[in-house]
Amino acid sequence: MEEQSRYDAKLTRILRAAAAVFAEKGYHRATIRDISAATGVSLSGLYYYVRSKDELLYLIQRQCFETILESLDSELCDVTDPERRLGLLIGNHLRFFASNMSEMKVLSHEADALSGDYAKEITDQKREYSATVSDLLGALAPQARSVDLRRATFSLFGMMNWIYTWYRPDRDGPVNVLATEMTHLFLRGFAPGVQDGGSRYTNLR
Amino acid sequence: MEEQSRYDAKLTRILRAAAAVFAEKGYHRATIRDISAATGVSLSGLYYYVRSKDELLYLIQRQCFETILESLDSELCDVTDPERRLGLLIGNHLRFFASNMSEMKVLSHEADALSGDYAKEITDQKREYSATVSDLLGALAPQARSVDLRRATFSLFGMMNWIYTWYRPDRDGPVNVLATEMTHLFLRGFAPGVQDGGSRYTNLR
Amino acid sequence: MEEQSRYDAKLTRILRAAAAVFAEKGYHRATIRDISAATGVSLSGLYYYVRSKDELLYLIQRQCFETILESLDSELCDVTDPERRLGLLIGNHLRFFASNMSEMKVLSHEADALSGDYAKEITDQKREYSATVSDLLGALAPQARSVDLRRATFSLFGMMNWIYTWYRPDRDGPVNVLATEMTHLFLRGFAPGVQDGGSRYTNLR
Amino acid sequence: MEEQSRYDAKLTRILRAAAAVFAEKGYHRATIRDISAATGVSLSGLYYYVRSKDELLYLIQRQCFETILESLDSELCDVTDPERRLGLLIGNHLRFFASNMSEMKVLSHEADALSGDYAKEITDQKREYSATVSDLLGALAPQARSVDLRRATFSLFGMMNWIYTWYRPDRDGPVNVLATEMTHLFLRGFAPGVQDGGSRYTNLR
DNA sequence: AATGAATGAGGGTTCATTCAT
DNA sequence: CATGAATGAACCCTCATTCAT
Repeated sequence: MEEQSRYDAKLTRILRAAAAVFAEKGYHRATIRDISAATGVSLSGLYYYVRSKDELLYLIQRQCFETILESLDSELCDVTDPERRLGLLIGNHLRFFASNMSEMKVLSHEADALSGDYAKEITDQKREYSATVSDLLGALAPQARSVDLRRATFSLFGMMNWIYTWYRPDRDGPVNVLATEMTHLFLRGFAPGVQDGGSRYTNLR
Repeated sequence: MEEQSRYDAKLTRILRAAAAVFAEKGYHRATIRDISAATGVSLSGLYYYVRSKDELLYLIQRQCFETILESLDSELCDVTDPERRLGLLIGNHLRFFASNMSEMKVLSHEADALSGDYAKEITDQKREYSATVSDLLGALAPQARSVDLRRATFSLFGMMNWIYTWYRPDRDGPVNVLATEMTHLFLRGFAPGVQDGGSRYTNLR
Repeated sequence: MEEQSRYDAKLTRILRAAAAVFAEKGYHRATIRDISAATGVSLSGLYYYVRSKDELLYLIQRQCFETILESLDSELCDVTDPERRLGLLIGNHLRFFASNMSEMKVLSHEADALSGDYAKEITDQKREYSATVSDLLGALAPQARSVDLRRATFSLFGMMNWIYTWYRPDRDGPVNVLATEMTHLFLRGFAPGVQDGGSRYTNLR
Repeated sequence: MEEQSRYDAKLTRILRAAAAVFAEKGYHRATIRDISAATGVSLSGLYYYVRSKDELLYLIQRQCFETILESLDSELCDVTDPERRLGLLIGNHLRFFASNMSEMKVLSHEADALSGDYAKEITDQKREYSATVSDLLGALAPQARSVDLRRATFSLFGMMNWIYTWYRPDRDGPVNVLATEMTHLFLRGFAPGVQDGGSRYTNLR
């Protein structure tokens, strides 16, 4: 047991470091040597924990999704109001994003880097997550066609995922404010909301 | 004259093919040999037109920006209403995106792949474009603080740029519809707009 | 300890083989593949021992100088007579040359092939060695101006270094004879020395 | 005739420029493009005057030898005193060297770069020149064995040819002084000559 | 459980040379 | 005569991965 948990702890550390390296240089430009240097584990030593560079990426992405979907479940489970549910989802997404910038950048940016079974598994999780969002939006606009929902879903994901390219807490304010604002933007639109909506939605989270 | 235009034509063809290759495999996984195969030009022959793989990427990105900014200017020049201006901008962006998917994917996805002077020049153009959008949003919401504008600007860009990950005209409908919808989503928000906004904005373009 | 010495031994073997290849084909025409073939180490394996082709050349040249300067020190340390000191220097130089023909050809011939910091370091060592010779000549001719010493120093180096272009022990006799003769030539001149000088200087070494 | 002479003039110009480029960068590192840039002739244009890079080197080296051997003949033809003949030879060699530094550096340094028939022809000329020197030394020391002459000959060549590595007229004085000094060094040796010999030999040339 | 040593398979780039015009 | 355009053959170097220890 001890053994196992020590192994897991080290693997976790490796994944963290790898995510940081991938985030900084991009998956393909990052080398296993970079990760070796970042972790302090020898080049060949890494292969005791991980089968390949591919798997490293896969594990990072999988863990991201697991965590995000888990915490989402626990947030949504006892809320029924669609608008509040959406607010919680956006908050959950952005908060996780902000506290795991490296991992999320990797998840957003390196979607195509995976191949084979790894890719399929991650794609499936992604689809599941999308479906959750789409259903949620469906509840908000029961009359919307599935094409409309699809477009809206991915518009929302675009808004949220794109933050890895620009968001920096020190300059752009805390995540919660961002989440509140994005929620409002998505539900009520840009201009008018700035005036009155701001207060209406601060209690979303 | 003939000479020059033939040279330019071939360079254009090379850039097009290269963009396709970069879009499919990603900049780093794509090899100059791939581009050689895609263009029918020999490996070394490419270097008659381009100094390096880096420059290839730079030229693709620069041309994207030039075209997009130019056509934007000609669309906005005689329109003053802020809402209509925004609609035109979104339409311009998405239409160019949809008809140059490869190039725009490269532009959106490979922002960090450039280095040195190339990177700086593209970054500058990107900043200019962002400023245009930010100003436009400022006209829509005169009381908004610059942080708010910044967040809104990049939220909008997120919505628009993310489409390279999901949008396919055959499945998701024509760009103009997408543009109309996104404009509405951004200005009035999701749910309500589905009911009435659709018609109100179809004449934006 | 074992590890380190085995590593060093292999590096030494590589440097030896590389020197032979560089000597035969010249630095620029020699390829890393040639060296790989000559050593039996795989192409990429070489890069475990050496950072670049440049460094290979640098290491060869540096080791040459280190050895030659060290053995010179130990030869000259307890000799004060200027003529004998010169004889010992010439003997040391030529003997090392003859038993490390490849390395010395590389050192003599590929002076300009190095660049950057590598070049500077080797140039410095070269300057140090020249200064030693110049000082020694200064002791022989106290009234000589520095220009004279400079010309004489490089004339002597010319005589000595040029041998990589023609000297072959089997045809041109043992190095010691060559050294004795060059010493005499340099100190007493050509023609007269042939008659009597030969015997006078054979005991120099 | 006009045609021919214009052709020759241009070829000469090309050889001059090429020699400069080869001297600066070394034969192998110099590119035909460098020569194209240095001459102002287009890359393919050069091939109208020259069959290959090899031939370029060959022509440079051949012309060097022709000139040097010709002028040597005209200097030696009516002098019989062996010492004076040697002085004239050294003067001729060094003077030509100093006024054609690039060409002579190429001749001295790139001896091995030639291959096939080109190499053979140059080698032959080199042998002829060596034989001249050797004969001349033989006349100075009739009792010397051929091994002795060989060693002395190449020692002299070493002194003379090596100057491409160090000699700069502004710092090291005019060639004629250098020639006088080298002649004296070779005939009488270093130290004593500095005192009295200097004057005795200044009239050698 | 961990690593030093080694390698095969490319990857970007260069360069002498050619050929149609 | 001269050149713009094009190419095949290398070349140096990198990197994910393995394996003996």
